Amino acid sequence: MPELPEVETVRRSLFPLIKNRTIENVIVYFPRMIKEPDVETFKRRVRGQTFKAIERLGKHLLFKVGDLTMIVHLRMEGKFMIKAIDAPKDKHEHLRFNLSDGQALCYYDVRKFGTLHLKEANTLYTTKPLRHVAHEPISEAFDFNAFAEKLKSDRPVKAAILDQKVISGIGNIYADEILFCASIHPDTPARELSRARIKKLAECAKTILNKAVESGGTTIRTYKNALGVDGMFQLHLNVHMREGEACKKCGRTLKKKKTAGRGTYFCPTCQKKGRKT
DNA sequence: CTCCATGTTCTCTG
DNA sequence: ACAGAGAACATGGA
Repeated sequence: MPELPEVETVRRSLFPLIKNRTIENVIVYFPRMIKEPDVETFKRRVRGQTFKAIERLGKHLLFKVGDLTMIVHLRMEGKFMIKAIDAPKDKHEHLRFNLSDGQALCYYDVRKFGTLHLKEANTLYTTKPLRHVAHEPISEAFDFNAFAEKLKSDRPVKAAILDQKVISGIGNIYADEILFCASIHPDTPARELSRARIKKLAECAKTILNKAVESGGTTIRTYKNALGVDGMFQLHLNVHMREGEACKKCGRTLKKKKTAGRGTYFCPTCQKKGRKT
């Protein structure tokens, strides 16, 4: 379940392996992954281009190829790997870029939920999927007042911070960790949060995402980063996947419930509803 | 066999 | 029209 820290780890580890390589050929095994433009146009435009950079916005990877940008979203289980150009197709391999150095950049996705959009510079940020993506809590551009304004909603605060239009980069794991850090019950209606608690929420989001990036992300279940490298932030998880275990702050038993349609881990003592601190 | 998990977008409801 | 809830997507594992 790659969230901002995992996607950032992919970005950092992958770029040195493809930097300045030219795409000699593109093989699409699962055409539905290419959302824009049609597959033939996509192949024609990308062939012959060179990887100039990988950027990231929230959970989106932005591959700069020539003057074009490939926006890739890994959704739940998307991964990239490098292998020899003549290696046979693996199970769950959906896309392959044959590179000028004899290696191939391959995309894998068991769930097939990942997406790719190819954009020109003039529409990159003004069209889907990046059009409405909010700033990240760790970005210089993060605007606290805009964030507070978007929390004026009746939704549970957990639903609000999972919404990429409100704040970007946070998924189910870090949402739980951030709310625990801020001592906020996940079901608290977003508009009931005081300005001080919103401040705390934004600070916790920044601290936790930065720390997770430093740790190379979180490795749980089957998720592994590019090259199969494991992140280590799971060692710092305070609530996520710890149902029935002791709270590291108060020692009481952590609970699991469903909020915003998502499995939600929290401490009923440290994260009381209506708490004012 | 059934149910669950997961991020995002689409569709339905009030 | 709006916000919010729920379904859909795909597939492996419990």
